[in-house]
Amino acid sequence: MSPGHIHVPTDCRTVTEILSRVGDKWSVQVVVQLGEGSRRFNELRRSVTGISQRMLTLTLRGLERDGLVTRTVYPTIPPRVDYQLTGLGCSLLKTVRGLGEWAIVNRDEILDARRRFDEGAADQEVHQQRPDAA
Amino acid sequence: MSPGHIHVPTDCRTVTEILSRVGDKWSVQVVVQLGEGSRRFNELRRSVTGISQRMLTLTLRGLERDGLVTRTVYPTIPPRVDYQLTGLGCSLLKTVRGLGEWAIVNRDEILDARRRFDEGAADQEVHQQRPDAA
DNA sequence: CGGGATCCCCCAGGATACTG
DNA sequence: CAGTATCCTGGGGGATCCCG
Repeated sequence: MSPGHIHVPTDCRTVTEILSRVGDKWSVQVVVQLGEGSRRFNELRRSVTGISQRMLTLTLRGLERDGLVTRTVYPTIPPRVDYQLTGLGCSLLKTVRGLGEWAIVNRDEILDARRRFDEGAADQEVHQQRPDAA
Repeated sequence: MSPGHIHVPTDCRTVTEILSRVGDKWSVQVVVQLGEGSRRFNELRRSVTGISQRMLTLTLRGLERDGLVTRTVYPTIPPRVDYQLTGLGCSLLKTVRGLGEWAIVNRDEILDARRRFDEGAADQEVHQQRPDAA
């Protein structure tokens, strides 16, 4: 490891890539679910509200590809497939939790800022709309 | 604040929303740049490689809306607009840095896992392709 | 049950041109 | 310089059907 800052552009691209995985619509939610323990496909489907089976498959494949979850197939009838976080996956979960806590803590402040901003934007529109019912 | 776990579904949606902001293609990069100090529009445009002026505008508006950056207009000619992180923005930056460090630390492990996974997938394809030149 | 294959829609986001 | 407005395309992602 080189000391000091880590400003190499190569790392930046990698970091951005990882971040996009975190920001993707489903990955984090799946990881959180798996944080509670090993889960089957349809168990995940039910607990991650709103996900389609297609996206669940793709999400799991992506996580498996990056070594964040393992996929275990039991060749029974009916088939059974278990997904489980790897050590890497667990460590990611821990890190992401930091972000989650930040979000919860600052939730209200963000919502307030948002409301103020939107009210200001509404004021601007008065000059464009007919200020009838004002 | 209720003690213990914070598993309320309402919070989940908020957290997901924040996460998507973090995972979005440009927000984090802009925030990182602003972490070095106040910047003008075109300064940002140059330092955030690949961003279009349209997306920079949209990204900055979003960040401003959430109270993460401030926008200061100097009505000079030519106009000058400075963007700067708020306290909220700084705290987000700090939290995101945790994720960035995770990404750097685990970069190689992920890349390795990815390579192994892709090789395995390539093996499967042999059964579907004509093993001619094999 | 746990997916793969297909179709299709929507919109994030790039390119370009214009304005104050 | 710092945007706004418009057009246009790629692919993210839902719905549906099928298969071992």
